[in-house]
Amino acid sequence: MSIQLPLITDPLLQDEIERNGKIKVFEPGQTIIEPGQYIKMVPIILEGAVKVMRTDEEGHELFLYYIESGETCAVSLTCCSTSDPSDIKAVAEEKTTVIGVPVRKHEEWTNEFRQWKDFVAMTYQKRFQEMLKAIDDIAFKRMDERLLKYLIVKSKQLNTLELTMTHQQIASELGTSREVISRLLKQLEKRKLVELERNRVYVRDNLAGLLEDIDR
Amino acid sequence: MSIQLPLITDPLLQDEIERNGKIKVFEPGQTIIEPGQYIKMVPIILEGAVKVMRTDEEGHELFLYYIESGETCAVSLTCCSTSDPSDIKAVAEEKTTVIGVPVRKHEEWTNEFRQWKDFVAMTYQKRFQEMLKAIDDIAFKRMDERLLKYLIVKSKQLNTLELTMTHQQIASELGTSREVISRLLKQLEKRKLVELERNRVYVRDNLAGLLEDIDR
DNA sequence: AAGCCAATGTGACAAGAGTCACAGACTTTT
DNA sequence: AAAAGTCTGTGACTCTTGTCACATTGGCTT
Repeated sequence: MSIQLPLITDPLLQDEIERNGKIKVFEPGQTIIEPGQYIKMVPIILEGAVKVMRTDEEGHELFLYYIESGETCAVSLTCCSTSDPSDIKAVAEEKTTVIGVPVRKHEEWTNEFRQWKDFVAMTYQKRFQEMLKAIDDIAFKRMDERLLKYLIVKSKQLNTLELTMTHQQIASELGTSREVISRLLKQLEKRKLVELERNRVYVRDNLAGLLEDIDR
Repeated sequence: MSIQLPLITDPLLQDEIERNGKIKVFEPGQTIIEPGQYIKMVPIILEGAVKVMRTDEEGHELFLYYIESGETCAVSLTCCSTSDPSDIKAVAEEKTTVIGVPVRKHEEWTNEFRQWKDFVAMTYQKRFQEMLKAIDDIAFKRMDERLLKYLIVKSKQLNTLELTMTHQQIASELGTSREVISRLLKQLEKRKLVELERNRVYVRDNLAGLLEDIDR
């Protein structure tokens, strides 16, 4: 099996990754990294998507961003180099195939392969910007806006208008309580932007089109 | 004049930085970078401190973190590589001396000097963690806690218990309104943690000692 | 000293979000 | 079919924060 990463075309580097990486498959919902764990591998997502969240001491969670296929995780890059434990939690959002690269190789390749260096730089850049976006949302937006955006992003992410999840799950990811989400979803339903069923939020297509406005 | 950076001891690299960098001095309060500006230089702080803030479209500000002497700015590192405009605002907090290094040199050194590469990695790592801390504060803490922490961090930062600033300035940095800060400061005064005067907040020493608890 | 302006203090109110309690509705288990 | 468990809907209340209005204070200018 050959590795296909849009940003890595150098056959030598591809070969290196294939020979040194360990492939792992995670089922939807499976936790990949938890806060406090040490990271020994730099994971590159081959297929699927990973949800990255911040958690606080009291168990509150907060969705930060997705890592999609072809991307890697900035936190692991930084944690590795200093061998600090992880600050974040990562959960497979879909069935996800990951290739884990030993830290040592990452350091080697940074010296040897221009493309690897660019890949790493790109990753930092992208994650930084997503963190900034997350901060904007949390600091400056109200929960209804955040919920709306969350639903749209998630439905794009999973490429479906049918989101199978409970209000409680949504609430956790947005760092609020179930009742708040129930109420806000009900409002969205009244505005004909979603349809609600048990364990399911159906994103109506007039909402799905709004992404551009919201994502800026 | 010779450059003193704790993380850069390689004399060859020091020499390179000295020969290729341009030194600039910023007065306290002077804006170094504003959102939308393009960054052509990687700034390394030689002396002083720089305050990094996020801003939204409506002019709200939000303090993210300080860059202190010996450090560089992760945003500029990422912005440079992609020549995107800045997402953030940076203001000199004290009188600050900066040496600006051309982007091209940064790329060169990444290949040539192990120490430069480590320096850059360190920077990313540190900024990432500060962003996460900022997110924690915004998402999970109330304004009174944030204010307390802000005062302590600022007083450590400037190495003084006398903070010369108005309530409005504090409010801006915490992304709230002047009245809220006035009220909360008054509460802190009642709790004997600060003393208030026009244009001045005096951080009492029983408060200053709290940093460890708060910063985790 | 009078006037002015920026900074601060404060009460009153509104909006958003979090919490509690509890009622239904739907599923799964027994 | 009954019971148990999960999920959702909702009213009532509280807390925090934001906003408006206005009074007061301190310091500077003229």
